[in-house]
Amino acid sequence: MRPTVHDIAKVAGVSLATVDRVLNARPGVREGTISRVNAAIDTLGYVRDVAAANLARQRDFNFVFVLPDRDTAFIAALRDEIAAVQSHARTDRMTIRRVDVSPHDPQAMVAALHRLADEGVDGVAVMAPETPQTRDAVRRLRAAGAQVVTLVSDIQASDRNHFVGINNLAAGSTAGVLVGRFLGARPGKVLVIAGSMLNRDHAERRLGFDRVMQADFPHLDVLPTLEGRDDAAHIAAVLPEALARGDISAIYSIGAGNRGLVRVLQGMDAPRIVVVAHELTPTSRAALEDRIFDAVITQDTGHMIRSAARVLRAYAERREIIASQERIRIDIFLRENLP
Amino acid sequence: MRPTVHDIAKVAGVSLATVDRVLNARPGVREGTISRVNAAIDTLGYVRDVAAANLARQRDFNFVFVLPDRDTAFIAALRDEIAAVQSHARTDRMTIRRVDVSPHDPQAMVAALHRLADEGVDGVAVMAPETPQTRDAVRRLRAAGAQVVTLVSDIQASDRNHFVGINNLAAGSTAGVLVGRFLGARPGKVLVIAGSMLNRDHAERRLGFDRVMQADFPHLDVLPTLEGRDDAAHIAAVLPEALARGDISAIYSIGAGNRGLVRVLQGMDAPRIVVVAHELTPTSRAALEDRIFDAVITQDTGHMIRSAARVLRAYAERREIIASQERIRIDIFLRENLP
DNA sequence: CTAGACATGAGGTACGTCCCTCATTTACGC
DNA sequence: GCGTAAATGAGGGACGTACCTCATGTCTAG
Repeated sequence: MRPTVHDIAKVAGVSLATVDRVLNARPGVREGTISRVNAAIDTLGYVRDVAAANLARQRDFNFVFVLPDRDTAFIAALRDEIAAVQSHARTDRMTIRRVDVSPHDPQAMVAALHRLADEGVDGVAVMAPETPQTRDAVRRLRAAGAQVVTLVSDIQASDRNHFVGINNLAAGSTAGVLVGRFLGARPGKVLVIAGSMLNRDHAERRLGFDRVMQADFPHLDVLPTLEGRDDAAHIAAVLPEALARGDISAIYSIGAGNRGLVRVLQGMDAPRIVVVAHELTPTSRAALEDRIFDAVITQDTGHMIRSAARVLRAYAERREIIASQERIRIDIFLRENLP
Repeated sequence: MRPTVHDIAKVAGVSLATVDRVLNARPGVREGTISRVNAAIDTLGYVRDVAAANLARQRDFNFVFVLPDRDTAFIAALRDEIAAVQSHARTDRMTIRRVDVSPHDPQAMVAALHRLADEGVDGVAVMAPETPQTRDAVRRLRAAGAQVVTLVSDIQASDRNHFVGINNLAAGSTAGVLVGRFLGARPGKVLVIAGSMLNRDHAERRLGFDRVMQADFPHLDVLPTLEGRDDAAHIAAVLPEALARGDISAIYSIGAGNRGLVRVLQGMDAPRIVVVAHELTPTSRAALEDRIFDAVITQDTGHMIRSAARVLRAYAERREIIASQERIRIDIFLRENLP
């Protein structure tokens, strides 16, 4: 049988009230008594029953996901996963909301975070660009007592408790190795398509990619970034021209808008181009299956959302987090190991 | 505020006792009343507070992991992860035990499972070969009211609730594609090392590997399996001879004993051999970093153990499981995306 | 020596659910 | 219409913890 607070009281020779004061760090207990209680806790191997504790204190955690109001498949996947977590959260005394913020209006994000701080939520998972303003907004959230987790792209030097996402430099390097090794010895040009180099994630991926290409595959000629604006239509419009300049043997698609890329490649009967893209979506999945894409590098959206919720909860309950469980992997998917 | 059983009673116009009977599927309630209560549950959006429920019924789940008593790095990793889950389980009203069973004694496994069935545990996660005896033992566990999850290798046509592991056929195919594409156009011989072809996992991986090689890389010559007995020393002893026969351009290591493989490859200054192996362990990790291995295909041991515990718990509590969360991925690790 | 601050004890109620008992009502077959 | 069984109500104690009040004991400064 698990030891309870009553057992602690008995062993320590104090009353229940005192045990409670020690356990919940309330004032009014002498040093010596505190250590006597702690000793009893240790000998008994007492572990607080969190379920009972939450029940007693009527806690209902209030967490909010703040996402850019964009229309990419990746964001859509995140939304779906949030919806999934929402339904299961209720079982667990948590309420999860989602707030969509225009990505084009820098003020909107900050305003949304300020509002949440004033509202007094228990925790916020935020996917936002790293600017001095967002940094401050995160600090304010933390000061208001909220736990904060940054999602997908980190906001450094803010007070955020945790970052849920991958190392994009490493992701870019991984893409580089795949492109290089899949191409083999034959020289050729490599086209890189990104959303925008102002986007930190994209810039980091590009950097990691370039490093590997220079170091390990110097015979390949990596072209300057083609800005695709994360937009399928735009990519479909500008890509043919870029390809027409000739001798493209591989494409690295850093950002969103893969639907445009697939459309163009499907319409070609040119020699096979090695394609490595990011994010596993219905489009990229189908492209892998059709052998239009050779590899997709992705971060498990379900894992990320669940991890964010778990971490927020753990911080709110002052519980330890399991590092290995919360580490988001850089997943590589080929046609053969699709989940 | 979350609706409670009292609210249901009020809305349905019945007493608390009746609500309770309906909620817990106890007899003594008319059909019509049941549907009235269920209607109230729906309108209110009631969700049972599992924490309170577990508290009230004083449940302490008793789960057991049954593993082969072997000394590979993979098994060691599983043990470590079980230990990690054990410590966190106490917080959550679960007690987790581990039972190690000799892999050489087929009777021992069955006897252990029978013992657990008699003991009346709440759930068992078992990693065992698929034999008629183990199949029956699993059935008996289920009949005794235990939830059963098969781990790493499935036991089909038993009554197991769930399988935690990967599709080894797909894993083998993935290895095949990596070997084939990393080699590029140059022809050569591919050496395959497995523990034993009697091992179902290994046989399946080999099958998946062969299929891809035949279909997509016919210019490569895949040699018959070198049986390495999952033993580093044995591999180190027999491998040099196999390599001496010449022209080996790639090695696919299906099973354990990679330490032996690494030792032999380190001692060579022959031309680079492409190596794809299974399971991310300290050895294979170091080999990736040293560029001795080119890719490692692995299943996340931490994820598997946590998933097994979660699934057992979910079945024991008659809760839904989140399929996407419990799906074990076939992870590909290169030097660049190591976690 | 005493007021006041501090430390502790004793006891209670609450959280949401489970599960028990006992009384009462309703339905149904004869 | 009566007996019986099934359906339902009313009520309460328990689980382990949180948190409250009030009483009492102990120490210390002045």
